[in-house]
Amino acid sequence: MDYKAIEKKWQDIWDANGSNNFDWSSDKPKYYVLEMFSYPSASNLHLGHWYNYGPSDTFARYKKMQGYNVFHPMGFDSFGLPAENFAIKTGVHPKDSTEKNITTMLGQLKSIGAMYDANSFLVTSRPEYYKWTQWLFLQLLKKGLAYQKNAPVNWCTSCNTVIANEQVLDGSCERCKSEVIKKEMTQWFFKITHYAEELLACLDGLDWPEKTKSMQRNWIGKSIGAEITFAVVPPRSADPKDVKDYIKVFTTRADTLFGVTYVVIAPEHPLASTLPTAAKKKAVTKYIQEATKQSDIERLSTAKEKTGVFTGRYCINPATKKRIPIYVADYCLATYGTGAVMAVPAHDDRDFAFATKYKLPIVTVIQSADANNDNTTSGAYTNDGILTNSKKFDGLTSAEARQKIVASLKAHGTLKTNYRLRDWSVSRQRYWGAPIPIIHCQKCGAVPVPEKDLPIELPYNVEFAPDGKSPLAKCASFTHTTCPKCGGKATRDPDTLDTFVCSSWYNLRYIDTKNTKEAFDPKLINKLMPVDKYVGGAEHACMHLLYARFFNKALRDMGYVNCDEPFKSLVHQGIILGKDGQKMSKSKGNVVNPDIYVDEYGSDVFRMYLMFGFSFVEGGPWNDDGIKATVRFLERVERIVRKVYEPTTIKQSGDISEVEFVLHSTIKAINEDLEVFSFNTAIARLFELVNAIYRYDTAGYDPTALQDTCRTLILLLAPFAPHFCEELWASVINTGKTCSIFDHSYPKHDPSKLTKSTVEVAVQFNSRVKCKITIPQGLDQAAAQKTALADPTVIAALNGITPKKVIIVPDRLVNIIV
RNA sequence: GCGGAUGUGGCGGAAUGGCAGACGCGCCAGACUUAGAAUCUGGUAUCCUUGAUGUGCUGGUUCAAGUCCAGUCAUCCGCACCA
Repeated sequence: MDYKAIEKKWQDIWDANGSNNFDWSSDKPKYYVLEMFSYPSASNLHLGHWYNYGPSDTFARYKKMQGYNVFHPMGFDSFGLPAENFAIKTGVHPKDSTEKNITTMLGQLKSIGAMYDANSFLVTSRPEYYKWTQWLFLQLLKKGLAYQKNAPVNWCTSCNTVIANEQVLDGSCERCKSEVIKKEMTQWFFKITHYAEELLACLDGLDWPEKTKSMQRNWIGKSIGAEITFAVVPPRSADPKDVKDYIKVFTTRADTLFGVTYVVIAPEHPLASTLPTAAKKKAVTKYIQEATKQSDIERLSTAKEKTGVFTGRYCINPATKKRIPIYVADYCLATYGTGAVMAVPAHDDRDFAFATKYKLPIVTVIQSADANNDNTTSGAYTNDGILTNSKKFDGLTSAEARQKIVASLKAHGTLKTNYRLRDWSVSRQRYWGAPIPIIHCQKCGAVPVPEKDLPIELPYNVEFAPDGKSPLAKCASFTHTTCPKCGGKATRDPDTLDTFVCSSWYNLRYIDTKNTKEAFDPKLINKLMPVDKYVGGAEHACMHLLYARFFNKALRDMGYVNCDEPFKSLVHQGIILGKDGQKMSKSKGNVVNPDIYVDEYGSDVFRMYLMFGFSFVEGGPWNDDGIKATVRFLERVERIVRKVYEPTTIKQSGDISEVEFVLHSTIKAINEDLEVFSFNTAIARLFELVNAIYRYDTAGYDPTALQDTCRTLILLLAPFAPHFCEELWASVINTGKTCSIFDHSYPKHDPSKLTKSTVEVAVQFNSRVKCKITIPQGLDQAAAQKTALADPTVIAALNGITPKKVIIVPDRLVNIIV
């Protein structure tokens, strides 16, 4: 078969018939299959895309043949940093390079032969899409879910610009190697923390990989604890009446309060710069500056030596009433809790290390329930236990004490639930993104752009070479405008939205891409949502997948979406690595280009090999040794099908029950495997079926008896090799009819064909296999035991001894314990 | 560092706690062929080959462990401005 020719032929026919599109008039149940859309990068559609989209399409076609009205859209997530970096380097405008890449990639996408809905194509960087991204920003703002605050960004001191985390290498700029510092800027945030509890709670009901759910749980990081206030002692006076400053800390270990011997505030904490005494001011300021150069990951590392500086000031431990010193230390993060911690060196590893280094007191207040060990020298005892050195709380368990100690603090302590999840920063000081629809007016402040004025189009002529300002800020025609409220002179927000905002609602826009009046018609989206199967990389576990869930919940609360969760079921494909086992990258020179294989073998062979050669969720190093096996398999299928449908051999009658048994167990297994994306085992079952057909055929039996089997085989194979099967179907099996194979039902197994009269079971002696016996299938335990014990080999092995015990696993084994 | 995963023949990979290695690649043999290729059929974990050993390593639970538990080593992924 000329694969290339038939693939083109069927792709054109499917296009012309619109058979890939969702049928809005159908009353079949809907099924929404979604793959994470791709970024139109400068290189072509790569192996990773094929590995995601090929198998997902097999799944979508399988669902279609099962009788679902399948919605399977595709588009491009086309805003983002790479196009802008490419522009800075080459001068090619991001819009031009992006649109060019999209054209190339669209052609390549077509060559997969996937059944993408042609009506639902979208590109996030086109105004007809980002108009609605901006509209959504305004809706979140209206709902109180968007707000402005100061937040640190990476600032390259030489390029004079904001750079992404990705561009920071070992604390310096990847472009110019200069030092990168943190700089505070006013930015927009989405209040994802508003939904922290619900985002956590709803995970339980999702059909997602357990590891992904567990990563999101940890990312949200709920911890139940307490907020405790430490009063700062005024300088040179201990008179509590003069107390003006307070340090609030969050702790999950209020039971250790009597062991608090110092307090730490983060370098970014507002008090860090105001609190230090004159004598300490210089040292603290220097320390704060140093801290801004490190990443959170570096700072939190427990392997790294703890550092900090004394502020010269003290606060009062509300339990012991003792004066304790206040330190500034970078192991305390401003973004978590209150940006301040109470330190309990006896019962926390980091505090222990810090206290040992700075010779601070270590007071044991928790004892292990089963042993008396002195914690002050051996390291911190971090488990719960029994309280000691805690006055009236002595003898309580940690759990009891956490409640009672907080209660005793009255106004200075409250029980509190804290989340590690932070609000989502969406401002980017970049060009290639959706402009933030806000106008800044001196009189009226930040004013939302009226919805009728959307989209705020991204101007084409801008200077995006980095020089200290957002590219949009330098574009006068864009920046200068009038305030929608007061009509006075005003400026547009110079920032663009994080591209994750664009990808947080594309699953909704797909359903109604042509809508020019609204982002989507609620009636339509509620017909198709939620997504029934979402397929994409595990690297999105904590960000995209959480942001999209947040958007869905916010839109639900605004009355647009009915479902609580956007993605009912989720599957991650693995990563195909280079031959060397390393992640593919241009710099490593280990990139495998799928085009070469598609050119040589065609799309069906290539996507089948991707499904057969790897475990879908695992991926692994690329290796094309087995690709010829897939070619061979399809050729074997074609040969036998043609032979069976043009019988020339002499007809004999024969027992086809063995083939039937294999056929029906294959159907059963494939259906089960496809439901869980186990493509490699499903294809293995198809191999077995074809082997069984060949064995029957070569035994000289009647080929016409195999026609039904071959017909079923091609139906089973159709989602895996769609062009190939469509061609065989039309030209050999279903000749003279125009109905596509994908309009036929996927085979279902007949349970009556799966019963065999006898089964072979293993007979074990003390759990070791001794021999095998053949017994009737479904034989009850007593009879199975009797049969086994009557077997000559067993009698000989027993040699007159009576077994202590016999364990029977029906139809599998008999274990005789002697 | 924190969080998440992975570890099985020469190779890719299979195994609801129940006969480890399905299926395929590779390799070996046979058939067909003048010959080769292709095709078809069979074989293929290891070893001292009469039965013993085998799923990174050390223990544990169990009649029975790749699978469950504890620990350990190695590798990979994410960590909030890459998408």
